[in-house]
Amino acid sequence: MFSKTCEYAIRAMIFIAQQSKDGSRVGIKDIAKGIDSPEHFIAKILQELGRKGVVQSLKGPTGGFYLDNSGRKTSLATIVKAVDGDDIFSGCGLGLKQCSDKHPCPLHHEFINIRKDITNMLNKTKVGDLQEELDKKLTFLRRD
Amino acid sequence: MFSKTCEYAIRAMIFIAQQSKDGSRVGIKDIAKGIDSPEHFIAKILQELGRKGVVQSLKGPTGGFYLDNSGRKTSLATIVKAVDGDDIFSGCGLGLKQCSDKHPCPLHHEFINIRKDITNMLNKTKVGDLQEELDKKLTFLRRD
DNA sequence: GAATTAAAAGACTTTTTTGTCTTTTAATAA
DNA sequence: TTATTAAAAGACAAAAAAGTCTTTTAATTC
Repeated sequence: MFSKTCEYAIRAMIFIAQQSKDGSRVGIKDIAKGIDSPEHFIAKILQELGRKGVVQSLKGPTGGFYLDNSGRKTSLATIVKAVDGDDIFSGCGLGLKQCSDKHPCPLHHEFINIRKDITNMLNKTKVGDLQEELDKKLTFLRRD
Repeated sequence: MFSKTCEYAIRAMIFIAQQSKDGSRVGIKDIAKGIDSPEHFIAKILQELGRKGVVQSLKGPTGGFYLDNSGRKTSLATIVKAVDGDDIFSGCGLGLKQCSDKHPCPLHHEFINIRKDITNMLNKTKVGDLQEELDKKLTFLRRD
């Protein structure tokens, strides 16, 4: 469904939301440990998200990654688009370039509702909401 | 959603259903042309599907790939499982190994209905049905 | 302002996926 | 039974995705 890169990105965003809700910042090492990902790899991903304004960061001592209140309202759709592009929102399920409502591939109609549901879900789900459930221990980002 | 390999596989299965409905067989070259795919690549994919009994084939002159009536009832789920495994049916949306109803990832609940819809759709959609729509020119496998 | 800390940048490697080519095997037709 | 046809098998190559490492830049603290 998502690329590995995108999975890490979503997990990292939720973790950062959680760790920075008191106004502090999280370092890349803690993020990597917290979401069980390769340190340098998630660093690269977050740099890209930073460039696109999806996550905030600050260098130097007491520096790290963080999300402000508006960042906590970021939808999953925003993250997925930034990382994987919008294939999942609009690409053809059978990989045809010419696929459209007027010139549909054999799976076009079967996909319409699924695609709509995925899009709705990604748009309405916000990083902050997921972080709150995590805080209540209703969901988990890793084993423990 | 699907791997490129799986996209080609589905397209090829529909094309084979169409071309072999009169009891004849289609050669790999015609398949490659008919679905706009690399010839040797789709050959390899169909060999694997042949090994798994998802498609029938015969060597020699008048040989080629074909589907009998029961093959025409093959669901997309069967093809997808044979090619991509069952990640799409049961894997965690965030790539967590430990994800389950009892120990859900942050997206687990959000994914349940989507996954169910995808599974239903893949189970109920049969190659033969898609081929019939194609015959009626209601859908397309390529440009023309 | 010098030392320290932590992210940014970017080169590099490994693995997986996708795609290509050649040889072998099996069926049919003459 | 020999020639021909077409799939099966498998080695190989290219491209993309995933992951690693080193150097540079920008903050903070002393």
